Amino acid sequence: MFTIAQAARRAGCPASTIRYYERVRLLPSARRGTNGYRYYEVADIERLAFVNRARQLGFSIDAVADLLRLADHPHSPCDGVDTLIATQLHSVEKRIRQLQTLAARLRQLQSACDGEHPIRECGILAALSDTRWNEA
Amino acid sequence: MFTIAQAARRAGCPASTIRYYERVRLLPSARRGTNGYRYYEVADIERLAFVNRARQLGFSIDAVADLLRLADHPHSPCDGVDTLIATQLHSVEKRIRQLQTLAARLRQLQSACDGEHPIRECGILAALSDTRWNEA
DNA sequence: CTTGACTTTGAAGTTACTTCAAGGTTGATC
DNA sequence: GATCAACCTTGAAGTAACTTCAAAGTCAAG
Ligand SMILES: [Zn+2]
Ligand SMILES: [Zn+2]
Ligand SMILES: [Zn+2]
Ligand SMILES: [Zn+2]
Repeated sequence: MFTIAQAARRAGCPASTIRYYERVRLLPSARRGTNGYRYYEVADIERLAFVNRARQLGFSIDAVADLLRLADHPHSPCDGVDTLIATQLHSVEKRIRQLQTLAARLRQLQSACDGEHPIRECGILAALSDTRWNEA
Repeated sequence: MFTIAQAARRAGCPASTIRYYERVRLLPSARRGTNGYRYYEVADIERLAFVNRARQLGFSIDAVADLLRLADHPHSPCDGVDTLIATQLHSVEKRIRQLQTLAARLRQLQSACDGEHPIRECGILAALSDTRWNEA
């Protein structure tokens, strides 16, 4: 049995996060000692680590809950899992494309200034102040 | 003079956002009519549009406030502007790299499943449940 | 038995808004 | 003049996923 700090160290997240996951029902309520402390065993910590890995992949709390439910039904077909992964991958790819557009615009702005003049003549601020900027 | 909805339409953001920007002091308090309504003129709307363009580039509210302050000092050198742009570009690029790592991992997970078996044998959940997964 | 490191709780802070409720104003129509 | 839709006002609460805080209880070592 491990205290919350020990579980946190093993799972690789702060103790506050574990309490949070319990509060929002992503994880079941932990067993308690007579002192009121939460105690975890290995299986609990593995489940927590699963959650952390999924979160690191960018899944929302709700999506992680879905993954956990699926993992708890070993006899169902795995389409649901595959769909969740595919959906997440698509949303990550979409976000990447958005950010690449952003980066391109920022680089374009950067090229509007050589850094050697007062703000009044700065091409960056001029571009940002330009109504037609959106159309770029 | 324009009402808040007219200003919003011209600047390209909801009226609620304008009120919000005023509340957090990103924009100065608007002039008020005797009815209590906010009224805007062209210069106000241009400033608002500037803010919206900067926000679309991913700048935080604080960074936009910095940009506005810089734009209000036309005689200062423009280093500050250039630095803000560069910083923002770097953080966008960093985020893109993080998301690309994420996407690669998700694709790797996807390749662990052909979609034709029960969850118990799903390579995706097996990978997510694997303690050594982090090391990949 | 004191000290320091741990634990508990509920509440508030974070970011950038959006949504809501309850009520006042405006302008057009009947 | 009444009515109606479409505006406007405010403060508060909701969103996502935590983190931080304060106040207080617990534990293990020396
Ligand atoms: Zn320049
Ligand atoms: Zn410049
Ligand atoms: Zn498969
Ligand atoms: Zn599968």
